[in-house]
Amino acid sequence: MQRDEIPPGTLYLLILKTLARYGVLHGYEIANSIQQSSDEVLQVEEGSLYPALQRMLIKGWVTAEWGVTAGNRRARYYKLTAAGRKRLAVEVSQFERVMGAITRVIQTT
Amino acid sequence: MQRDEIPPGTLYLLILKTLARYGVLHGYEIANSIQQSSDEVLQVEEGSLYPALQRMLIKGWVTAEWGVTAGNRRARYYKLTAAGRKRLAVEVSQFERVMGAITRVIQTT
DNA sequence: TTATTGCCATAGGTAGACTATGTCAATTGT
DNA sequence: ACAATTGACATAGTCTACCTATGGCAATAA
Repeated sequence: MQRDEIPPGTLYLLILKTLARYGVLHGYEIANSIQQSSDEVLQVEEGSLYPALQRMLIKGWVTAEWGVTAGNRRARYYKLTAAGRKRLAVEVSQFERVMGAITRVIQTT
Repeated sequence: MQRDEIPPGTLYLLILKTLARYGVLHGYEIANSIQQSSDEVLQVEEGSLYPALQRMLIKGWVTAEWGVTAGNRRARYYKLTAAGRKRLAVEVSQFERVMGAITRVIQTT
């Protein structure tokens, strides 16, 4: 099954939502989770994910802490901040608004 | 009512669909039509529209012809090619596939 | 006659996702 | 014991494509 690119602008939304759902995850888990919950359609490349997480740290949407995984490897664990939770709400409503609009355009006969 | 940016990658889809619907339009009409049929949510900036139309000409999705509007002004009229029609089908199915995937991710509790 | 609207166009900025590459440690395979 | 694989993070550089800002020019309106 072929996988698609993440539409620019939606990666924050996907990451924020995933963290809201699971609480605390490291980067690798975030990527896998998005891939799974999208039924393998969305593939988050590492070269997209880690820069995005850095930007989100700077924006104050998440905090990070180094830890150790179940498999005994070091990993950076991310958690939503209050600002991140707020941002998620904004991203969701924007997504719905815009996607609804596009759908209206392409569904009209 | 606030308007939103066009999500990168969807402008071609919107233009192609609009041309498929109305046949022959000039740029200004395309922009206005998208704005209207999206209930004023999507605003296509001229600085986005005309470069996009140029790219679509190069890709062979549309042809252009100079003419005169009802208001007696010169305008460039665009029409879909067969390749453009094919491309529209691709864009629509990609859009549905990816948007469905994102919706699955953000709707899961 | 000046302002506004219709219509096209381009230059330059910017965001953000991609590919390619690298590191380093733990596990698995031989 | 050593090699290969996997897990996990990171960055540099490229590219697409949308934006803002700007400009021109002709037709109509004030």
